[in-house]
Amino acid sequence: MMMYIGELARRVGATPKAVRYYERLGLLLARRAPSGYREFDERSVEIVRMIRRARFLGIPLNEVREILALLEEHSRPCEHVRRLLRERRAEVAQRIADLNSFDRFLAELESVPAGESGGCAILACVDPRANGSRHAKNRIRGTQRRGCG
Amino acid sequence: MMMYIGELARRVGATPKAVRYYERLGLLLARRAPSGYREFDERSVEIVRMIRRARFLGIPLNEVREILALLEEHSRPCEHVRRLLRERRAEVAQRIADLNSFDRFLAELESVPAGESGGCAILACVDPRANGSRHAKNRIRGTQRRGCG
DNA sequence: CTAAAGCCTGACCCCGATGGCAAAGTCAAG
DNA sequence: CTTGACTTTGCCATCGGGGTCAGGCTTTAG
Repeated sequence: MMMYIGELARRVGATPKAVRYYERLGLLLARRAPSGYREFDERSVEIVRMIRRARFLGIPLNEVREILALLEEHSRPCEHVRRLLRERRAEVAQRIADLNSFDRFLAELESVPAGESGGCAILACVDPRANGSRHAKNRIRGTQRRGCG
Repeated sequence: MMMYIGELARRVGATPKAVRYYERLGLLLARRAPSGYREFDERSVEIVRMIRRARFLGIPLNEVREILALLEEHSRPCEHVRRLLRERRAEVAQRIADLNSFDRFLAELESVPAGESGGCAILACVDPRANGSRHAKNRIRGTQRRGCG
């Protein structure tokens, strides 16, 4: 029934460090054994599993916290999650468009014939005053390291 | 012709601090006026503009540096650059494919009907360990959210 | 000349979501 | 008891800067 942090982490596919991080952010509560070890039950497993699922979908932890708060109120967070998913899809679509734009830019550079005199003909073309320097700031949060399929 | 850091930053839509950061990372060289002020020319503008474009698209600065380093070499970079560009394009294409796949995944989740009892039916459908965690590790760069396919 | 604005270096803290490492305490098995 | 695996806390690092401060220098406009 009770388990320590290592087993919890193993069961949900996380690391003990991540679990401690979730606890520190207040997403999770852990009792303590007399030794000081954190003790978790099945409910903790479910919570952390849900955190991982949300994270897998790209939902940041502060939004996960909102979802968990809704759960605590016995409300059903589905509509909330659904809205988050819609927003996420819009971001993904925007990002795809941006990448296509960048790909066209790279393709143009590729089609530049090699120069013969000193210097690089491609470099000379890196100027296009076209677009590109509008910064969309931090709107897009995609993957960070682990690609998923 | 020559400009100080503020004008450069303004022209490319960056901040002086970011430009100093690029210089510190070796992406950019700046001459110094007798006063100590950094002096930039049109080529610097082009370089920083390209950095911003790449950053906007989620390419990390150390990879931008690889590209720029080759561009800066006046030796005979064209073939090198061309190969690098092909690799970039392949990665961009892969990233686009990943995002499209992720988008389809999100679309499927959107069609999940709302559950009635406690919990979220949508999140219940997600298994982060199923196919997502085969770690592509360093492949995906870009923004901070985690995408999946 | 003065004042404002811009620039210099360097430093420190902040964000997300961990990873890595270290010293020290605990648990379970042989 | 010993060993080794596990856990604790805590600090430093990542990436791409943003924000702010300090103290001092330069440039430019009035």
